[in-house]
Amino acid sequence: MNTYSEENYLKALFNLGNEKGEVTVQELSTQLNIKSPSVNSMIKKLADKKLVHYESYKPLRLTDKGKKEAGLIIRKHRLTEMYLVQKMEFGWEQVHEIAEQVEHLQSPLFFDKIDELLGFPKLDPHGSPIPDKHGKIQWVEYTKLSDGKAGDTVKLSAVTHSSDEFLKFLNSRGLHLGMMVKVISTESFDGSMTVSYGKKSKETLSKTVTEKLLTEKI
Amino acid sequence: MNTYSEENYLKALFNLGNEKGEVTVQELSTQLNIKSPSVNSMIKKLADKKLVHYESYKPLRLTDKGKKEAGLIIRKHRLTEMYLVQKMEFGWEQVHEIAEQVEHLQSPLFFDKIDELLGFPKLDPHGSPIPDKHGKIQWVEYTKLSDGKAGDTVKLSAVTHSSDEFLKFLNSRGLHLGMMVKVISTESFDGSMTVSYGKKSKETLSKTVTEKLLTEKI
DNA sequence: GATATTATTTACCCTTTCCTAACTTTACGC
DNA sequence: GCGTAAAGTTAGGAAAGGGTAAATAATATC
Repeated sequence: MNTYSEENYLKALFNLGNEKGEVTVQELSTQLNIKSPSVNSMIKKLADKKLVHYESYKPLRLTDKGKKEAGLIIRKHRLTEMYLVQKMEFGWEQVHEIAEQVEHLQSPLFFDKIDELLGFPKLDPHGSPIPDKHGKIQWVEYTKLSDGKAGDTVKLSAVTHSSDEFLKFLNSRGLHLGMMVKVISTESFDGSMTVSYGKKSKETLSKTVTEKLLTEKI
Repeated sequence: MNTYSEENYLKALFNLGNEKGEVTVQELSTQLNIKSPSVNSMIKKLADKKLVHYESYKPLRLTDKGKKEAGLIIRKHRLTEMYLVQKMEFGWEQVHEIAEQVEHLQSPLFFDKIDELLGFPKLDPHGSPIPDKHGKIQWVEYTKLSDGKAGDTVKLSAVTHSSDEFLKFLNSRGLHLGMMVKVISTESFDGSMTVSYGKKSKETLSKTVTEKLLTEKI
């Protein structure tokens, strides 16, 4: 059994991991808001528990065991978010904070029941895949909206950030998952994009926004 | 804001408090499974925070502030239990353990929503009153079944223990809240009681059981 | 009322998880 | 390939919340 704090490190390692799954001490430090010497010593503890591959001055990587345990925490997080949105009338911008706490509850019974009541969902309210009971994630191939070309029509399928602020912005623009979005044009100097969707025939989105929106071809 | 551990002390002080609200260090120690010197030092910390009245070698008592904060934790606990039973198909014997963890979540939004979805319930699944938003409890006058006399017919309204074991025992005997129970006779030498209820015309319950069952006159 | 027992308190000590300050590696620019 | 900046590490310390052993106060017994 891992502590509350250990669970947060595992989750951050999982979320920050690039293609190689490599994470630096500094990145972890920033993400967790914990100074690097503290991160360093916790990492050694996780390495003792065989959750992290650790070599001095090298980037960090989760072991298979670490990936599994991280996946199970993220599973609890995403199931919770889905439950809050689907069964408790919360908005997708409200659920991250609550799930951040609920994910640490120790009760397989509780999360199994949520899973069942939701009908064993595969995606959370932000379009992120929910890891299975073994902590395994079924990756979905998404393309950033910012990579779209003028004339493309794509389905908005996921967002890469769950901050209250960003999601409220999307709400205010009437953007939600599942929606078809057509790229009208892109500005080369700042990367901003003009698109149409729903009832909006013309809306301009900054690159900061479009690179956080994930789409699928149809 | 109180820590997880402080919250457990407050809750225990509240639950153990007798008519006078007095609790000994020893009782707290037993209840929390923490040795008395540790309890003693935590109590001093709670006294510094004006949550507990403390005088050397005297019984402990919550201050008004302490009672309020304890009440708010118990409110979260009982609302959670009610939600788990009413909305998530859990049995009343399964919910205590989960609520024990959920009660520590910091999210007024979350508990307000539960309260609303349940229609602002006054009692939890074990018949205990749910404190209001100010932590105030509306005490209900109950009589122990063990105090009933032969011939009495009473309504089973609450239980004083929420242990899995005890509640499973009640389930196995077909006893549940709201049921009418008629006292047929009592044995003076061991206090056991023969009663009838539901489809059972005759069932004998030990005093250990009957003194944990709370009833109302009708 | 003296003594024995029990409850409470004091005086340490330990572990976890964070911190700052200072030192060591590594990586990069030229 | 040398110097420096950035990243990582070590050393030492603090606060929180547990623990034991021993001292002291309160209570119970005779």
